[in-house]
Amino acid sequence: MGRGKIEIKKIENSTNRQVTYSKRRNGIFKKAKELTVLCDAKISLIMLSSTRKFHEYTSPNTTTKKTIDLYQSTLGVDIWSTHYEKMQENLKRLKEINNKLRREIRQRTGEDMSGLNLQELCHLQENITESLAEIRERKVMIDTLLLHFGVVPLILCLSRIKLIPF
Amino acid sequence: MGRGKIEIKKIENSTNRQVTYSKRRNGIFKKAKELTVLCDAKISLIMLSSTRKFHEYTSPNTTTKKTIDLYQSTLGVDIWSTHYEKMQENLKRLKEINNKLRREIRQRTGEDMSGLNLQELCHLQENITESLAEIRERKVMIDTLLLHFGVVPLILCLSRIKLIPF
DNA sequence: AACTATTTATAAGA
DNA sequence: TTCTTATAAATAGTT
Repeated sequence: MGRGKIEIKKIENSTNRQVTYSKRRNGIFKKAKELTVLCDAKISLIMLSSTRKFHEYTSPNTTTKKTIDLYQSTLGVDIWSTHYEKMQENLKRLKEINNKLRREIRQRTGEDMSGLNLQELCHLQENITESLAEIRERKVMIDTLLLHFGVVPLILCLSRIKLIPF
Repeated sequence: MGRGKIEIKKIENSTNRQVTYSKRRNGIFKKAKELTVLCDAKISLIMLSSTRKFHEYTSPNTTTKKTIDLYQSTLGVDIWSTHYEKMQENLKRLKEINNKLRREIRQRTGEDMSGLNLQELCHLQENITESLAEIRERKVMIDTLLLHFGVVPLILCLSRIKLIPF
């Protein structure tokens, strides 16, 4: 490569290292461009120097992202794996839960009882009757408290943590 | 480069193009490896041939993803942009909706009425009583249908689309 | 940044 | 494909 063969190992002199990096970086970019033209190839090349400076080359008519997406879909290699796919799974799961919750509310409000048979309707009725009883109890409790102590705000505040019946 | 200077333009002969691609690809990989060692650089290199074959080189102790993530965070260039951020927004929104729905259900079942004042409790009671009435109505309807026509499955099926009272 | 002696890459041929 | 080799290209050390 020049005046005397060199050994391939880290150049310890920082200045020499930066100069060599700059020269060889241009060399590789040139080769990459030539290969793109000569062989109709797509290349995505990102380089980070030891001084934390980035340089990149991407074939014309494409982007690094496009190249990598293509790479991923072609080889089936999951580069983004964890984050992206887990997010999609989470999204799907949340949507499903959401729909179930909405449906449950619709049933409880009586808006949509289609798909429920007689037995399920009976069960729903029982369930809601119980809820109603609990709400009545709660009302009585609050009424009583108001009447005797006038401390509802404090009690309600505490009951956010845990509801302890008197 | 060899026996006679060459022009940098697409090699039309497919065989020659593939041979040249293979040779030059190895050449660039070699240069990339040397630069990694000599200058302590990080390199991510992805190549796609005209025959749709992928080859990649990544510096030791890293991955293509790591390099690109670093690239992104260092330059502030948003390679993944839209998709990723929109997904995160969606995720957040769905979680919030989810929590609201869960809370509504907890209130309706009487599990958690903390934070509700007397007025709100009254409203909830009214609301649930109405629901109960609708459920009773529905039960009576199904009972009647069963008794007189025995056609509940069909009716239930239709009522999935729209519930038309008799 | 330029120069240049050498090494390295590689196009074409076998 | 792989090897050979003439020649072009890259580049290490120098200025």
